[in-house]
Amino acid sequence: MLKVMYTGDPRGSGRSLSTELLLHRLRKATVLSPIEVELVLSLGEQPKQHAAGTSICPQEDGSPHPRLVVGGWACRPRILPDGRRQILSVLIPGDLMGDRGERRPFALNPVVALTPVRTISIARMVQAVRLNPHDYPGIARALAAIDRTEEMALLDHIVRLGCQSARQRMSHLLLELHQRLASIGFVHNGSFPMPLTQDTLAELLGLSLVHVNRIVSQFRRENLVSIRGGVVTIDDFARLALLADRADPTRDAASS
Amino acid sequence: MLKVMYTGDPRGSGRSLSTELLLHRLRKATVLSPIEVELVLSLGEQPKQHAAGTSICPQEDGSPHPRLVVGGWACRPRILPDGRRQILSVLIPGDLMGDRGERRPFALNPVVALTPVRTISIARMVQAVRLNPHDYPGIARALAAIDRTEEMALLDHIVRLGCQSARQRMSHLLLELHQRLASIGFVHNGSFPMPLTQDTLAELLGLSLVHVNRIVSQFRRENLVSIRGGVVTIDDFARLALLADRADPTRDAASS
DNA sequence: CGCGAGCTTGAGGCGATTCAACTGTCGTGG
DNA sequence: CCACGACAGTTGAATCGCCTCAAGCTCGCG
Repeated sequence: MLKVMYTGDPRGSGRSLSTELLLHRLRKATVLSPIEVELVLSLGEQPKQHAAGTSICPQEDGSPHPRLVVGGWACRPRILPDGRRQILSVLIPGDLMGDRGERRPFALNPVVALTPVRTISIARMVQAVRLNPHDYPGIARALAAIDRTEEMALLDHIVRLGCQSARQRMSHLLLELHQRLASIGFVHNGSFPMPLTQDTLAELLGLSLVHVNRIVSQFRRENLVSIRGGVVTIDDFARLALLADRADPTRDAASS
Repeated sequence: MLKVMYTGDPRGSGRSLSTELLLHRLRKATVLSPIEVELVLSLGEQPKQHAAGTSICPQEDGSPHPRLVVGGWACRPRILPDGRRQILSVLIPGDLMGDRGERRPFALNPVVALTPVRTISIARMVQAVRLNPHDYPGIARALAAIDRTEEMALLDHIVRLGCQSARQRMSHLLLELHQRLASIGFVHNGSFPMPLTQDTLAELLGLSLVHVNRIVSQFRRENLVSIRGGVVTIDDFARLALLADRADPTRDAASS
């Protein structure tokens, strides 16, 4: 029986769930050779724990070592001089952070745990791939693909913030999370965990806490989506998708 | 293979202004060896003309060849199903577009000319650097640095759209443009060209045309910035910078 | 001359914000 | 056992930033 761990579960020995998760994520993009699989499994590191609210990617000086999130949620915040925060992206299990050789500012952006988070270092894997690219072409391709996926999410984020209404932003975000969580097996018939406070959602969507709350209650009242106790249940996927990228009639097909 | 005849070249033939601009841009980041300089100068291509409003990066199928903007302004638009546009970034002379080997979605995003634009292909240079990285380490580094700069601008854009007021967005953008244009020598005591319509500014900043107009007139009235006839003149740099990243009191230090 | 593209301005309305209070649920300690 | 504070969520009221609609203006250009 496959136990799904959301946040807790500090066990994981030998060929841990951590490396399985990494394998799974890499294989989304491409096929790995036996040598490559072996490299991944040899990582067998003990996950490191990070308390909620703490910084995971602190060493601003040198290039922070690349890490993989194996449990819990995190984000890349940007703090403005006046104290407000804009969250650039959220990280869920299977996501990467830190330098993978190109010193990209986004990858280097500080990462902060939103829940208790467990990570493992993938520095050894990245290093091996960098030194002998020819031995690990699959991993190299997979890492590049993950980079591309992250970048696409960034661009989507710009569109959300730039020209969507609050309802659209929320639905758009929920659909993105639905898809990302589905790809790591966290969605069970329309439900998935989302341990984000409404405050965090507000910082993510560029809205006020109060207004996020109103949107969420609206969605619940309309039997679109129910968010309750850190779990999202999508009640009407079709209508949500419709709302996410069409103009927002604010309430369509309901009246008339 | 087929070289176009140089018959139409009005003045500066041979080592054109185009390659000078590219050299200048690359040297911002690092030092180039004589061999590298030679490679850049050997590009000596005839710039290609693109009419305003046309797509510069059309071939969606294969990887579009990398090109350098040598004149005019362009942008990377994102069109929503309902017809609205969000502009992800603007390109000014010295900026790159198209695939530089990593197939990044941002670089691959379609580019549309906002004014008449001239570009040259840098495919040969990129190809050469890719095949013999060891011969051209400086160019490789410079290209990576340009990538990073672009990405930082993207992140800034998210912050602008996510949690800044209209006045802040405008001032933030103007300062970014000021800096970028200064680095290619287009700023002369506080003035620089900005051939963007207020409509385009609106799509860029996630605002309505009307409101952009009001902000612009406000700035003019307050002797902050004057935008007139495609030329921006920053009248009070300090106050503009203050406005750009502090909280917006809408009018501070004026009363009391 | 008339046309269109870009800019300007007014009026009215809605979406989102802010301020503020109140609820419910935890975990802690008296 | 209940009191307590901390925290997340909920709700109301008033306000404002920004949007939409709608004119009118000013150019440059065929």
